[in-house]
Amino acid sequence: MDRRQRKTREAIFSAFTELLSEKNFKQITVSDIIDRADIGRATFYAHFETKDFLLKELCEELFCHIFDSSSESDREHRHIFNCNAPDSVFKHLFEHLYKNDNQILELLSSENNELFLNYFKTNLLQLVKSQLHTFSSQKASILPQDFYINHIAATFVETARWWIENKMEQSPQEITEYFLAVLGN
Amino acid sequence: MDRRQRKTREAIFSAFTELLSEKNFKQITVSDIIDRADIGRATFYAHFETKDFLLKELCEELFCHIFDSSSESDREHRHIFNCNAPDSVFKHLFEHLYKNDNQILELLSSENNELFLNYFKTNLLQLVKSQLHTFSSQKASILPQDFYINHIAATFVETARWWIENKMEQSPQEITEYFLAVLGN
DNA sequence: ATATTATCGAACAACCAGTTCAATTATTAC
DNA sequence: GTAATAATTGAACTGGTTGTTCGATAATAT
Repeated sequence: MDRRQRKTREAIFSAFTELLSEKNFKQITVSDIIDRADIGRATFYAHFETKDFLLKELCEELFCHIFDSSSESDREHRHIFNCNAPDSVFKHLFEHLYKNDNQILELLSSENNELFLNYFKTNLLQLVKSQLHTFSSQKASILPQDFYINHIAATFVETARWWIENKMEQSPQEITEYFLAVLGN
Repeated sequence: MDRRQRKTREAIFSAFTELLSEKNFKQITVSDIIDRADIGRATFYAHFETKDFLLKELCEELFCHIFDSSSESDREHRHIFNCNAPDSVFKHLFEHLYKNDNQILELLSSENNELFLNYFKTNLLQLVKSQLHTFSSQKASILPQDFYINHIAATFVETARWWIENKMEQSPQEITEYFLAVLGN
């Protein structure tokens, strides 16, 4: 990829995440972004169809980083995601949030976009499926699996949201325990 | 209230709920609403500051109907909300959804607005607080009460959402059982 | 060095929100 | 019934936002 393209793309993402820490997605205009990124209007639209697509691609980059368990390079990451320890995967996710790698927290806050939460939950659903065996299975036998999986993913998202809104006073370890406790583990 | 005002207000609400069954909140414009309601532009703005306020007031009317347990006239309603049977209140809510009194279902669907879900959850939080004694209390002792209450309300919303998105194949009775099952009751 | 490709910037059309106002119509009060 | 009051109308208008276009300019690749 052309170096100019890379720089522009980077400038847009960076301006966008900066803006996300100041106002919520709905309030951010394309003009805000191009002013902050210091690029031409046409350039923005050469990169992203709309503001929603920008968010979509940002989400994809974030989740690719966090969820891609089959990542070649990152051995530690792969290890955590493939091992069978009951709580490690979810604790690992909470730790990612705790570090707030890429302003991901702002996106999870209550005013922000449906789209992000959908991405989050979709990715989580995959993960939960693969981790289903680590949850107590007596419930699973009564309930539709689909429902149960959805419940676990939704509970994770809500737990994260509550944690963030309460200033993250708990450690990742503690919040993981809360998460597993309400799921009956 | 002036009969004209009542008629206008009714026409707006009715046009709005109609439109909500066709597209989602974001896609509906004020022009859509006034065309459908067949009223003047200025009239709309004489009634509602913005489209968001319209949604807000619609939500208030809906929740007032569903959640107001101290309703004077509706004895049956009050009875259900004040009694101590473990599952009746939530089953009653699911039944309300099932009947889809006021196109409430469209608002709960995944594309729709944050605002509605916030209203839903806020109202639920009150209810859950008052019903807390009906849930097994062993969890409550370990977890922050605030967290546990939030979890129950969020689980209700997610259960309802899942139910709706799966075409409501279960009866209100069944879905109530699912709801109580994942909460460990 | 040349061809390609990205960026710029400014102007543009289309759409939408929300306001204003004078004219008209319905309601209420007397 | 009549006068005062209040709601509705419609059209025009401002201001802001989105997304597009295009010729000129600059950076990159071969």
